[in-house]
Amino acid sequence: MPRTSEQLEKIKEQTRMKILESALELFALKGFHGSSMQEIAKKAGVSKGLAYNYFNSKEEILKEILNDAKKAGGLIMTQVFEEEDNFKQVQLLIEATFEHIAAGETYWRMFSSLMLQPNVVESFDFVDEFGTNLVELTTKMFKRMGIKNAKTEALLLDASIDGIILHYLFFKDKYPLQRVKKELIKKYSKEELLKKTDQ
Amino acid sequence: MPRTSEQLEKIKEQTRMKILESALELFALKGFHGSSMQEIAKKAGVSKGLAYNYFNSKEEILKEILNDAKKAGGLIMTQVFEEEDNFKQVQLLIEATFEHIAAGETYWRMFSSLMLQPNVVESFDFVDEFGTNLVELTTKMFKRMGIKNAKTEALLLDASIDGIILHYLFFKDKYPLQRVKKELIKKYSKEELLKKTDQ
Amino acid sequence: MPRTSEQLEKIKEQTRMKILESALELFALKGFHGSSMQEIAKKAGVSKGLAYNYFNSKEEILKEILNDAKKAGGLIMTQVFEEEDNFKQVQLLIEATFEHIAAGETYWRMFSSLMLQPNVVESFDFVDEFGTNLVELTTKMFKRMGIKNAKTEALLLDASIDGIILHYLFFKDKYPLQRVKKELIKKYSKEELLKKTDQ
Amino acid sequence: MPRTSEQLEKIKEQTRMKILESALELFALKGFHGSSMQEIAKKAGVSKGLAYNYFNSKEEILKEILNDAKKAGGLIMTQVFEEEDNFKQVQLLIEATFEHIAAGETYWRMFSSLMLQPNVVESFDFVDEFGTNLVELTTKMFKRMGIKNAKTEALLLDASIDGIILHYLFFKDKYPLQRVKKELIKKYSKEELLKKTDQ
DNA sequence: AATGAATGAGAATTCATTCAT
DNA sequence: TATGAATGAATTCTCATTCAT
Repeated sequence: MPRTSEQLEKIKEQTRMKILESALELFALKGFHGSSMQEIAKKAGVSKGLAYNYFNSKEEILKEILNDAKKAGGLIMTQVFEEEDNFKQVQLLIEATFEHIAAGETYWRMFSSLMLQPNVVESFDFVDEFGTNLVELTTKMFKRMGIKNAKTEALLLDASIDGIILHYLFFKDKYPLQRVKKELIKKYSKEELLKKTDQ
Repeated sequence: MPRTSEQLEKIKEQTRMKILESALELFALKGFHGSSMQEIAKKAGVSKGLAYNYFNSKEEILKEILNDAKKAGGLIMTQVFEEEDNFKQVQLLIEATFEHIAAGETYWRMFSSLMLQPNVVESFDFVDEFGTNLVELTTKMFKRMGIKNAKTEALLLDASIDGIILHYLFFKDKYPLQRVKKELIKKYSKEELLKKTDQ
Repeated sequence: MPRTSEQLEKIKEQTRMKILESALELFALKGFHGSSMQEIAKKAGVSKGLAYNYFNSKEEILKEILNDAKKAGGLIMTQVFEEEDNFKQVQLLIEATFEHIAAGETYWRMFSSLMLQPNVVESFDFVDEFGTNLVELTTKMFKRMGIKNAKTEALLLDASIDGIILHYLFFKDKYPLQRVKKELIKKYSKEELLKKTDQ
Repeated sequence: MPRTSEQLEKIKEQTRMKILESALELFALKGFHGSSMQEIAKKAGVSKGLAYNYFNSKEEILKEILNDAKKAGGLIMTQVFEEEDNFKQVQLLIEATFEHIAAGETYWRMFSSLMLQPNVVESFDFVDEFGTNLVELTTKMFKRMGIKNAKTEALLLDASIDGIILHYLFFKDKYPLQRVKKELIKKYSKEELLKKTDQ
């Protein structure tokens, strides 16, 4: 009789996640081509062969990582934009983004590298799918607040956020993330934002 | 013979540069491990063997790229900090950085990836060498101006600059670099900066 | 319980045949090493594990195919040589062979390939076991008819038969098997054969 | 300075041929999938890596073998059909074919297997390209002679030739190739052929 | 009896590097 | 100085076979 237990499904999902996590970590630190399936499997505690039972190729592992993350990423933005008060929304956006990054630091490391090196894997197209969304949402937010030059302000805010994250990823513990975050939040407080409106 | 040997030197230097440039471009787009010596040599229009006459290994090519760039990088900062007027210095810093990046876009692409993926090449340590400098200089500048919380302000400015660059590298032609740059300069104009001083 | 176990035997035999047939088809079209147990099991509608319950190895599957076929092959020749009239026997031989091949086309495809590539599987020795038989039987037949040079004539007839089959296997529907067969039968009619006797 | 000597070209061609010959021999005896690049390279006395300098893949080696052979095959038929006397032409055809096969026995072994197992390598299409030619030419020859049913007679002759070759490849030294060949030639002598004409 | 997860050896292919010329 | 033939280790991926359930 075949193994029917629901446990089996659970174990399979666990193994799958183990492989994905190991791959992510290695991709993040050594790059896609710098990480071998051997290493990935070993780190995940499985055999090379088994890794190929779960994924058809190294590239597919990368795609799955990006897929899984996209799902997770969508949720956060939804939460932020549920907040009704525009000014609180800005605060929330900043807070949530930093929390999100702290939680998925490894992912952002890998993702940023891939965005920077568009040809690491032929025929992957993140750029258009991603990123533009956030700017658009921030712009709308600023427009509702009556801020002049909303688009540019949005670009600047988003760039600042990503710049801080970048520096954090560069310098890790040496970077005073909390302090800079607070400063940013202060800069985008209701009081400061109102100064940018038409009156 | 001096004439001949002089020309020879020139040609040698040209070949060296050709190899470095080809490598840089490939490293930037496909990553270090994603680019082969074959490709590098071909792109440079030389044979694999000749490339090895100029550099002992692929890793050495990378090191040379980083070295050459460090030299160039130093110069710019010197120019900026020769300016006596502190407020003009800020403007200059922003302007110069963006110009610098535009000129060496490929380099920054590669460099950022390497900073993000610290284990791409074992035993490379950029992080400490680089980056901290700029923040320190900016902090000093802000202190001289009497700005409160100079260090944090410096971190924020540098993060914003790098964030903008990052977005530019991500989105290239779709990114309104000039517009954002102008906005940033405005935000750090004498007028705005004075508001941040103790009075 | 006898009823149940009887049915069980039937099912077992059916599964066994399903696996053998699937393997045969794949071996015939893609070769022994070009066909995987995975494929064989899938085509047979069973799991890899079950296939290994029936056969100890891929090689054993091949051996079983050859075994089963040898049994079937023996029968035909027996029928042919039961015919008492020598001249009718020739006709029967030709007819039966072609029918046999048409029925087991896939098998012949695989078998011929194996004969041609004697090292596909180490330590298999078909050649001697097979083939010589038919020639010997045909030779005897011709001798009984009083045909001069019976052995050579036998070799030629058998070669012609196998050549036709070969071409049929090569060209399939494009090959006018029936027409060629009829011509061959005519060439080996009583009338023609008598011309080859000593008188 | 690069190696310019014509010798280099010679050596390259020799190495290329060495690899092709080794591959052919292995493909013939063990099949395409049964022969590894490792083995091929070793047999050719070169490293695996070098074999890949000469050919992009194992499949390409096979294609080159077939290509080279097609060129050689064309020549023979040309010679045969240069003969003006139709009856001599038949004799020549038989003689030439057997000589050709004896010379390239290994090749025919491999080629026949590939024809029999059409899916060994996806997307190869020998069948249509090859084989039909010979039949057409033989048919024309017979028509010029005024032989009734020329097409069928041609098919039969060609099948007989290929059948003899097949048996020779099966049984090698045990097969009395010369004797059977002579008998075939006798069967297609001018005298016998004339009996098949309308008069 | 039946499944398919798991393994590990081995296959195809790539690539940094060396070397004869 | 310049070439690219040559190597061998490492890499991606496959597959026969085993095994827990």
